[in-house]
Amino acid sequence: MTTVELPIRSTSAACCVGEACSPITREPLGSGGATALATVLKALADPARLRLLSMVAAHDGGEACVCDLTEPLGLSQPTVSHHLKVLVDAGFLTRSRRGTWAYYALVPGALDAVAGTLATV
Amino acid sequence: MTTVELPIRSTSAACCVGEACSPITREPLGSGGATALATVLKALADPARLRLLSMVAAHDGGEACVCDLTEPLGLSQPTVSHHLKVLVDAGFLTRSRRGTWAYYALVPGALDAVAGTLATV
DNA sequence: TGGAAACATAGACGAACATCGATGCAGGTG
DNA sequence: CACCTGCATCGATGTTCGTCTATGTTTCCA
Repeated sequence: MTTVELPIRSTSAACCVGEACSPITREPLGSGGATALATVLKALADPARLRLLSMVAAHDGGEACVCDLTEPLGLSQPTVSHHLKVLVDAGFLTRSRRGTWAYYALVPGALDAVAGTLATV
Repeated sequence: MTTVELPIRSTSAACCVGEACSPITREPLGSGGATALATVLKALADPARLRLLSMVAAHDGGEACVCDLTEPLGLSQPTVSHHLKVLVDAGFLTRSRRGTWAYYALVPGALDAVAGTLATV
């Protein structure tokens, strides 16, 4: 049994990276679309995860390993790994293992897709 | 004792309606800014509240009362009132009482301000 | 081959949350 | 005044979430 935290990839969320999604104020939001969008937003609605995204984006080469993020965030290593997994499952980060280290990088356009569903203009 | 759910107004969130906020991928997100933005996003990260925003926006005149929202949402009246209060406290909705009814309307630019903090372009 | 380092996973625990029924409150109406 | 309607608040409850410690897994190096 594997407790999937944010099964976004499988449920095909309301926001598809790479294509513009209609804002929620333009057309009525159905039950399924609301749940999918809420799941994506829930992955962002945490101070630690927001800072992780910002820190990864600001790091050299646009990627960072767990050891770079643990200390400045002030959280334990397992907790940081947990948050990174949530962000990966939600489609905001990619994970690439090189040697002993795991490097995380932003998924291009993922944040913009979410922003597009919220913007009214 | 009053259990304040989302004391955004008092804490002066990261997103100020009406002015553009720098995206989290542009400059490092501090601890305070991350908490403030997370609180705003937490108010959005719920299927019922997303549908409420969409339904209010789609309603005649851009406003709707609780009685218009309860049945199509499939939730009890207290629950709908609770979600509307969360959205008002977060700065996404305004509440205006006319007679027996309470009318809710979108705050112009509130969703766009949040979208601006997420967009990378 | 053994050990150390980096990271992931498991289990536990307290806090926060979504929802409900019951109740209180204000505003219109007979 | 009494009553009804629309809405907010209260208290309770089951669930989800964030965090930790402890442990497992993988990779590299002596």
